[in-house]
Amino acid sequence: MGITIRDVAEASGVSTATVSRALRGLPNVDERTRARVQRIAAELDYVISPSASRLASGRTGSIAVVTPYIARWFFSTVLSGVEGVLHTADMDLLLTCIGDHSNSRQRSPVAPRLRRRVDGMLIIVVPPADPQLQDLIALDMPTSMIGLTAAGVPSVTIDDVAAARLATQHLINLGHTRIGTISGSPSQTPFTAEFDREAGFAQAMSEANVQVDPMLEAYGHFSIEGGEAAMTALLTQAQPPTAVFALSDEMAFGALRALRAHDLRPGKDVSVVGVDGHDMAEYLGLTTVVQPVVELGRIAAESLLAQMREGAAQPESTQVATQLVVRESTGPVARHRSVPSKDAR
Amino acid sequence: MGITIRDVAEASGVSTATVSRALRGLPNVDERTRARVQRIAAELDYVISPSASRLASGRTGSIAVVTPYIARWFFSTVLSGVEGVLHTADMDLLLTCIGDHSNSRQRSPVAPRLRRRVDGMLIIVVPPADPQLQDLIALDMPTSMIGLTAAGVPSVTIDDVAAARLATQHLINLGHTRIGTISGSPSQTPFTAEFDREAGFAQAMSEANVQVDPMLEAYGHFSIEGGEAAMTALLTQAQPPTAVFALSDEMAFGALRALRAHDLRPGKDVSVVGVDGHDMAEYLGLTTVVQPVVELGRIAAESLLAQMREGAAQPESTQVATQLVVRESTGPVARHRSVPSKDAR
DNA sequence: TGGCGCCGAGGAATCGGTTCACCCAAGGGC
DNA sequence: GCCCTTGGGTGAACCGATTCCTCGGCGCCA
Repeated sequence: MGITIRDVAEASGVSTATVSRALRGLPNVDERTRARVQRIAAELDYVISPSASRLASGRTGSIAVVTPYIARWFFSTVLSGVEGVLHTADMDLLLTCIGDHSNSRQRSPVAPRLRRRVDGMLIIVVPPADPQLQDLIALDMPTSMIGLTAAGVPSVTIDDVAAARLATQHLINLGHTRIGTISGSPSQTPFTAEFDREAGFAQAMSEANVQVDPMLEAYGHFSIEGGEAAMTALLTQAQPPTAVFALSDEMAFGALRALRAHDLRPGKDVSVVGVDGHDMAEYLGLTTVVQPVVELGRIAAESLLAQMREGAAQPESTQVATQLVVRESTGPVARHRSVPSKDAR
Repeated sequence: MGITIRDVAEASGVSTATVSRALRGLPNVDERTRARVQRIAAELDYVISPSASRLASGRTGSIAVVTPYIARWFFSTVLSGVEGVLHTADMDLLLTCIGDHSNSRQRSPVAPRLRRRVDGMLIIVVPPADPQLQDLIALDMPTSMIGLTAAGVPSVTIDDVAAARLATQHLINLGHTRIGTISGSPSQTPFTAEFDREAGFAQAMSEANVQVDPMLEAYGHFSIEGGEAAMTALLTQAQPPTAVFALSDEMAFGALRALRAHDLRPGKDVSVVGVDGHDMAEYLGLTTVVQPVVELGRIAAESLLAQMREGAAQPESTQVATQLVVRESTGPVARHRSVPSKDAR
C-alpha cells in the first residue's frame, strides 16, 4: 500500500541504489539527478521504511533512556534536555523505566529488551548496586551516564563533593557551628552522589575546624516526608542544630515544613541549605546549590552522539559546575539559642 | 555476528517457520518441539531482530507519546502511567516532544517522523489549535488522547466542568460571595480544560445565585509566577475577593505566595482552591480538586492497546472521577473584610 | 594517442524474520 | 475400506531498504 523506494526509482528513471544515495545526501550522485529524485519522492509522498532501513544498514537510529523514575523532578528535567538533543539529531528516543526497588520485581528486566533495538543508551542515576546496571553495561554498546559513574563508561555529573562543600562553607561562613545533616539512608544502596555529598560536608567541616556531631545526622530518604521527619528528629535533640545541610532539595523542603510546624523561622532560627536547584526552591525561598539539570541531559546526549559518530572515541567524562544560590532559608546564626519563640507569630 | 533464527532452526532440526511459531507461542507446534526450540534458543542466547521482524510483519511494536512538555509535573506524571502499561505490554515507547509555541519553530514537525514508525500514538494535552495536531490525526493510526478531545478520537479526560463546579461550590458553601478566578490566558489557544473549567465555575456561581464580578478575573498563564502576578492584581482591587478559584494548582501556588507577600493568611483572610492534585499541593496545604493523573495515562494506554488488538473497535472515550481534597488554604469567609492585619505576624 | 583515475550510476546480494501455500500422516465418520 | 479433516511442519516468496562491486565514459597527463 505504501510507496516504496522502487516506485520512486521507476518514476525518476534511476535505480533504487541511486534513489537511496540521492535522498540520504551521499556522494556520487549528480546534483540534477538528486534534485529530480527529491522532487519526485516528495510528489509521491514517499516515506522511507525505518524497519527496512534498519535491517539493511544495521543501524537503528534510536537511543534508549534508562531511568529509575519518570515523574520525579530531576529525572523528567534531565529527560527534557536529552529529548531536545535527540530530536534535532533525528534519533528516536526509547524511554524505559528500570523501576525502583519497590516495583522492579514485577517488571521485566530492561537489558534484554534493548539488545538489537538501539544504537546507544543513556542511563540516569541508577543506583550503582542495582543488579540491572551490570547487565546494561554488559550490553557493551555506546553509553553515556548522567549522575553516576562507572569504570570505562563516559558520564556527565556535577562535582558532588564540591557542591556539598559550597553549601557547608556557606553555613560556616554565616557563623554556624552546630550543623546537622539530612542524608538519604543509613546504608541502603546509596547513590554515588549521596556518598560524595557526605564527603564534601565532612571535608568542609574539618577544614574549618568545626566539630561534626554524630547526633546531628538524620536520614530523609530523599523525599519530602523523609526530610520533614528527619528535621523533626533533629529539633528534638537536647542541643538542636542551628543550621542543617540537606543532601537534596526535596528533603530540604520537608525540613522547612518541620520548622514551620515548630514555629521556627527558616534563615532566622534555623538555617537550611539544599542541593539540586529544584523548581520549587525559588518559590520556597530555599538556599541551594544549583546544578544545571537540563544541561546535564543535553551534554550527555551530545556526548553519546559524538561517541557513536567517531566510533571508538575516548570515553570522556564531564563535570559541570554548580552554583550556590542564597535565598531566605539561610542566615547568620541567631544570637540566642534556637528556642522556639512562641510569641513571634 | 549475531545468532539468527536460521541458526536456531538448524540447531533444533526444524525449519525457521517452526522456530518463529514456536517462540511466539503460535499454534500448530507440538509442545515437545516448542520446548526444545525454546531451550535451544536460550542456550544460543538468541535475540530476535526487531527490524527484521517489523519489516516482515508490518508491525512495529512501538507506540509514540506526543506531548508539548516533558518536565512539567502533569505531563511527566501521565507519562509514568503510560510507561508502566507499555512496559508490561512489551511495547516500545517512543517519546516525542511537540514543543510549545516558543520553540516549535526550530523543531522539526513530529507527524512525518512518526509515519511507518509506530503502530499507535498517545497524545497528551496538545492545544486543540496547534496545527501539528491536525497532522497527527491525519496520520490516521490508532490513537488515544489524554486531557483533550477531538471528533472520532478516543480520549480519556476528567470532567473539567464538574471539577470546577466542585471547587467553586466548596467556596460558596464556605460563605464566600466575592470569588475571583485565575485562569490561563485571555484567548491565546486555550486548552479545552481551560474552557471547561471556566464554564464549570460560571455554572456553579449562577446556580447559587452568586454574582460573578468581571473585575475579579485574572490570568496566570498556568505558571507559578503568573498565578502570583494574577493574585497580586486581584488584591489591589478596590474590593478584593475573599476567595479565589485557580484553574490549576501551579497558579494556586503562585496565589498563595502572593498572599504571604501581602501578609494575608490562606484559608483565613483569603481562601484559595486549585485543580490538579499536584504533588506539592499537600505540602503547601492547598485545597484542590484531585485528578488521578497516573491513572489517566494508564487508562489511555490500555485503551490504545485494546483498540489495536480488536482492530476497528468503537472509539470509546472515558471520563474519570475527580475528588475535592480540603486542606488549610480554604476556610469560612472572614468576619471582617480582608484588610491586611499588619500586626498578625 | 594510450592509459589512468574519477564520477555517476546500475545490478544484485544481502539483512533476518513472517507467513502463505502446500504437504504428509494419522485419526474419525460413514 | 474410503474419504475427509486436522495437526504438525516445510519451502520459499516476500517485506523494503542498503551497499558492495562493476562498468562505461570522460578528462587529463605523459
